[in-house]
Amino acid sequence: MARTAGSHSALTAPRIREAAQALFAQHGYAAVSMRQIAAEVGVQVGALYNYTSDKQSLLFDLMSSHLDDLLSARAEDQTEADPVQALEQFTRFHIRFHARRPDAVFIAYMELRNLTPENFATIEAMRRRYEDGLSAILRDGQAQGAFRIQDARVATMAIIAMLTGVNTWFRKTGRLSLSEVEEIYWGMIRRLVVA
Amino acid sequence: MARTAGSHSALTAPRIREAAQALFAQHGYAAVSMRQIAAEVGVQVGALYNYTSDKQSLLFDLMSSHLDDLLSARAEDQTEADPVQALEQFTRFHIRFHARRPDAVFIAYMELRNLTPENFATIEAMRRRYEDGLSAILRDGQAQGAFRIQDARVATMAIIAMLTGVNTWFRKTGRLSLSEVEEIYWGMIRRLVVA
DNA sequence: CCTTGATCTGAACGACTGTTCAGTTACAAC
DNA sequence: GTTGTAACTGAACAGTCGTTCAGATCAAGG
Repeated sequence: MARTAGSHSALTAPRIREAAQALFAQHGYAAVSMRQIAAEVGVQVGALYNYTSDKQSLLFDLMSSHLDDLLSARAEDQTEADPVQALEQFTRFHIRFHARRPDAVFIAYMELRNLTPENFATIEAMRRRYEDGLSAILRDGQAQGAFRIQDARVATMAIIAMLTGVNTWFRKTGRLSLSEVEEIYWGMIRRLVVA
Repeated sequence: MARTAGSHSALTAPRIREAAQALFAQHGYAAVSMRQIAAEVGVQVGALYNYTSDKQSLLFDLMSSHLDDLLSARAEDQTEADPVQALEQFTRFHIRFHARRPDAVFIAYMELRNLTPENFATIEAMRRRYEDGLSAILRDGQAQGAFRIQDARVATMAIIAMLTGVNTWFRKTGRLSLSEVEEIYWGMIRRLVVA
């Protein structure tokens, strides 16, 4: 046996990414073997190495492309200049974006310690850029007197933790729809910071 | 060689727990081998099995005793009946308790997926009991008109996520002391729910 | 139709995994 | 001082790990 019928890199490459993402999210990077990923794709282990140099790159690529998506999607989404409206836009964006890709989000938060130091630094910088976007809104509103915030950096961490926490309990089939969740969280965050 | 000088189960048992806790927190359960734990304790692998039936039990014991500590410490701490004061007490308790044992907290949140289904159910029930304590305070305050909350269950998740998030950024050597952090968070949570 | 390159298999590499256990030594009680 | 047992070593077990690569097969272009 060798090359199989219908095989094509344009098909196999995304299937490997999807399999790795699903398995990493479910069992954790360290607990998933290359052979499990290959089996999920329907291929032998060796074939994976036509698409990734090693297991670590597979993880890093998943995380960095997730954060790329996050940063560019947010750059495109953010249109409001008024701090209050900008904060509402951020809140709704964050909830919607993260609810749509739970596996990628989960990996980006859980597998940081399995990155090599260089890869970790890269990912951490991207995450920091995203957080800084929220900090900027909060400081803006603070300067304009629209927000009443004791400590902008702490408020940033609190709001992000609160919003990202949605992914731990939200289920599409649950009691609340995603837009109801959006409403409730925007209500809470407004009370938290708006003067 | 066999039994080593000065060896005693009362000494070795806690050293194994501490080594496992530190290593699991740093590298993750799946990425840590029994041989690494043994090396940290200064013992051969086989000796570990005088203290634990298997690796899974080691993880489960760490997690369940952490949650036992959490539940009993909180039961002892909670004295206030007034909803606003009870919520303040909860806020300060949560921050203090979690800041003191970052490794145990980290493991309890990150390694849930590495538990067997039975062990997972046990741990999840304990965590749920803790959350229910906060929910009870919120519903109490809602019933008495002291709190203005749109959805008590969502508010519970939001507050817990916000508070537990402190562990991801707080450092003893950082800009803020723990009691300053307590103050800031209680300020935010008060605004979030108090009518 | 043939050739070239893309794609995958099958097998192998050495290293590491969790777990068991017979044998050895130190300690505690008498 | 002897004895019983608590505590540990050292070696072994059968698997699994990530990674490499020669060789086989398919797809596509001339």
